[in-house]
Amino acid sequence: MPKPRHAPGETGAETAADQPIRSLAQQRSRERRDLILAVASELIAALGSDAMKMSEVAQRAGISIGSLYQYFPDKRAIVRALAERTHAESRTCIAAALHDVGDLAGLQDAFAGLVEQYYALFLATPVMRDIWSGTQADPELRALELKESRACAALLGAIMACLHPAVPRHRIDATALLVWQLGEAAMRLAISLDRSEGDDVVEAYKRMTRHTLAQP
Amino acid sequence: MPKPRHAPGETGAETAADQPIRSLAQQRSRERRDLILAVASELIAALGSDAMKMSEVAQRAGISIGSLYQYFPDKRAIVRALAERTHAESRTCIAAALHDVGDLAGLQDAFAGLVEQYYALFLATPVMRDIWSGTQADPELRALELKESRACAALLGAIMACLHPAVPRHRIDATALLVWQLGEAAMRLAISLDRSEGDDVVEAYKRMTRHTLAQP
DNA sequence: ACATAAGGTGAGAGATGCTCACTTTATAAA
DNA sequence: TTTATAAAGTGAGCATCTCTCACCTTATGT
Repeated sequence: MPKPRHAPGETGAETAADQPIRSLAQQRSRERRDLILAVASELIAALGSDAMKMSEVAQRAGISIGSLYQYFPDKRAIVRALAERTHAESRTCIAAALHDVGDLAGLQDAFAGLVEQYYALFLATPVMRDIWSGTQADPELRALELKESRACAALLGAIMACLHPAVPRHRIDATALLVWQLGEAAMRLAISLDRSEGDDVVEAYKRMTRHTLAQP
Repeated sequence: MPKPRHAPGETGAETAADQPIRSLAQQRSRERRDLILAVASELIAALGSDAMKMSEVAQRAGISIGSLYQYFPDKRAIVRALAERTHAESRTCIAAALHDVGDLAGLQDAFAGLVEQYYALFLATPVMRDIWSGTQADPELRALELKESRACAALLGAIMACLHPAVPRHRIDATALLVWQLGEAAMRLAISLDRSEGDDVVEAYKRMTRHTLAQP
């Protein structure tokens, strides 16, 4: 990818302005934003985010390139926006699943259920393969994913801390964060294999976390 | 990155010819290949593989761009070559560490030692951050990493199968593969955090695998 | 009606991977 | 030594992609 050109007056520092130039005051403007994201999502699912061309996004959305850049400051911002949207949806499910967990067995089962759910989601929506891959060269996307993992790990850590009061908190937190990040890696591995092997891997991950939740 | 242009006569199919055009028959030719890799390694360590410019590699190696492309068919091939070299070195250490493992405790300790070793390596040589990230958009690099993981998992699986004869083999294999892939993910996470938190994460991973190796 | 702001446009600048027609250097046979 | 052949090297320039900017069009409020 050709290096993004910085605006003339700007220094080299990343200003990270995810905000669109457009104020989205008018109705059509908001509809277009959603249309752009939908189109981008399709293209990423089909080709991967690297092969997604801004010109094609614009064309398929029926707008000019110039207009596209009014909604998103650069290409990576689109990927980030999709990631944020996906994360927001996920976090709702996660919070719901972990909400009324009483004991260790309940936590283990809730977590196993979440893993199942995610696996199904990964298999169904290939966009995720790109968004979730945590692999992008974009540091801001990495930061976003880490932040998201931390948020989820905090939920998990709070529960684990109650169940294992004797274990030092920093150990709990590290474990919770690790479990979360490894979950994404496990999903990525699973979907890159054929179905039966992928299923085995998911089962293995569920066993692995079951142990870890019991003895962090 | 601008899409690689396919040679005129070629169809869209990836021919995956990693072989250089140069036959490397002459002495200097082999030296140059190593020089190119060394320079590329430095640049990747400093900037990341995405920001590594072929023109800069050529310049720093003191050769022309055309010449560079005689040694490596495209940019990704350089990254792949570095990955292969790194993997080859790693595998030797791994095989050595797992070679004379007698019982479960021995395996657990050997594995923990390997994790330590890798963590140190990751901290010391940032090239790995890019090579190992498993995140590249390049499908061939992914395939390479998976193949490598499978090779290591096979070593681990053989030992685990002896220690746990009652557990079905496909379950052992899935677990071994998972443990390996998650190790890379754990390393990546650890080095992206500050040192003390990274250390905690590595400890957490060691505990996690200790359980899993005992009960796959 | 008019003014102002919001929204839209597309040619083209900038950047970068990669090619190709051609030159230079090494190796070996005559 | 001369000559032939293969190996290695060169760099201007093409193709392609992201992103900008000067200008145009449409909506909203008074």
